[in-house]
Amino acid sequence: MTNNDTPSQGNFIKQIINEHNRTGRFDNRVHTRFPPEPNGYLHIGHAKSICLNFGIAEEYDGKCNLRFDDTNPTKEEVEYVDSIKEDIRWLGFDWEDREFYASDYFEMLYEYAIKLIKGGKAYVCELTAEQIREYRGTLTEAGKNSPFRDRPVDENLDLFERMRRGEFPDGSRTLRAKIDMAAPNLNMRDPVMYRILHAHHHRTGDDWCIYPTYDWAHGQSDSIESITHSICTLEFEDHRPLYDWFVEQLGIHHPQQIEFARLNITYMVMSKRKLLRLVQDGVVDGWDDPRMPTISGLRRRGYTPASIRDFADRVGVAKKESTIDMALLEHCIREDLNAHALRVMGVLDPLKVVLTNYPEEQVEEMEAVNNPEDPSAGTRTVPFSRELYIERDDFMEDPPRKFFRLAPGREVRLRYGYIIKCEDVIKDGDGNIVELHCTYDPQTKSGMPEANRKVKGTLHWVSAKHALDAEVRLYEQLFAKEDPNEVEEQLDFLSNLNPDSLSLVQAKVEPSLAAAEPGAHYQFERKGYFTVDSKYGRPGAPVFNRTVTLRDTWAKISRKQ
RNA sequence: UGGGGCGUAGCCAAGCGGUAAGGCAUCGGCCUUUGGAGCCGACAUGCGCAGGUUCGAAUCCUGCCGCCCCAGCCA
Repeated sequence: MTNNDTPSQGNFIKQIINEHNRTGRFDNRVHTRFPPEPNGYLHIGHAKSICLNFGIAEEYDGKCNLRFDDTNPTKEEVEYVDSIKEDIRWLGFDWEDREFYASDYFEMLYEYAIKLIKGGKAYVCELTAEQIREYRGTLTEAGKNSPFRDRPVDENLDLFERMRRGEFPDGSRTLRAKIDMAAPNLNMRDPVMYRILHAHHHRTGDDWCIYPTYDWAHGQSDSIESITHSICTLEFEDHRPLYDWFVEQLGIHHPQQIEFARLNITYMVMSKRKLLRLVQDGVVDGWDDPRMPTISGLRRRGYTPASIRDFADRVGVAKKESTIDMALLEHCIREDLNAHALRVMGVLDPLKVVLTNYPEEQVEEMEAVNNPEDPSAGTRTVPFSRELYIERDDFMEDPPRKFFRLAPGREVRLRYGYIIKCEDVIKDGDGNIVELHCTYDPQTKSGMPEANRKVKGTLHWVSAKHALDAEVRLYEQLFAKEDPNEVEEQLDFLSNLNPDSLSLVQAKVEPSLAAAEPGAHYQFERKGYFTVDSKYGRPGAPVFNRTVTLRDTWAKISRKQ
């Protein structure tokens, strides 16, 4: 995804791989994997991991597997595996025929477990969950051995087999690795390998009633797939000794686990538990709500795969816990859309303008450039007539300094149209401005010599009788606080929701937009980038989602004033 | 009071003993029929702190300090 540079420099993971290649540890092979648990939708943090794993494989001419980590049937669903596949593909990555499931290996894992039991390295424990916790000790005190720890091999074999057969109720027994109850690393204090769960699994159905834990399944799955570099997040650092212990005891292929810092972004929550909560509580309109940091939400919002990949490249890979400024993500999408989105005119908060000296029935087709960044995008035509709409905040009766837009007696240019002058402000009984009466200068039509006259500002507009009504959804960040997890006593992260994260407006947009297709990206000139929503709206009546505003230096100036 | 990690600008991040890359943000200026885009410039005598080694230290050593993770039969 990145470039063809020699992968000699770069982040610390590449440095580790380079060292392996130098010493020949994996015969110069690089094989990674992306291992999602199908218990929720993918979010942008996963995108970072996807770009990393698939990106590294590509860069080193290796492969990257997709493997669902489906060891907990109580939380996993096919809906999630489907969405995960769709999102990875959409991001632009391809796992070819390497779509695997940890559940594919249940039988092999079972055999491995028997091998450990026979070697005296695992035992069936009858302690309850609560007792196991008590026996584990604390951070500063050693644990104590389970009374079942020294059970004879034959008895363990028998009990384990009966666990599989379903003779015991949930939670009554576990298979545990026999390591060291006094280990300073709690993960090494006889970790549970299997628990009894009489639950229906989305792939294996009712074949199993014992399920492997993450620690037992993950490393062995990596090994079975001949993974070389098993990249995961920081919280698994403490698990690496256990990961290593299992493959060493088994004497099987030993991948290298490498941990990096997960992605955090200001004003966003990134935990699946919290995202699930937003969905379940109806705070948002599903996993793909355009305010969600999910891949599907970003897609609906108007983010492009290229912009997300670019973002993943720019945030870097390191072990320092960090929180990326949301502005970087916005920068990435603006940069992509600036180059590719077609320009169009749409008025979000319409104010009527009547050109009193413009012929009553006349309509002119004005030629407009589709994308000044890309001449090949061509031009289109936009109807112009006597009655127009302009943006309400493009007019001020009593303008402050540096306001370059329309005001009584002032001139302004209508993009691709004429220079107009404000002659009269029409108000209703309550003093609200309802209409502007302006005159146009016929010598200043776009393209004419007189049109080059200097005027302070250029406004976008739409012809009143030709305009298409369209619903536009204006989004802001879902949370009002930079760190949504920073909450007052007794409250949770939902107390930090931004009440203005969504506002609906009825806009007037240029008629060409009647043909806009779901997912299409546009720049509404001077306002921002908008994408046709894929869930709401109908053919001929599109609904637009605001992806991101344009950079707004006027907003900055007026804020300071 | 155990173990594992991490501290370079407002936010990320290079740097790997030879005198602090780059990006985002911010601030100036130029340009502009989008207050967009683009272009030019500014932005760490300083690398958590204190000592030490060295001709030379963000890089090596020692000691502190701060932050994160671990006591699920979640992943």
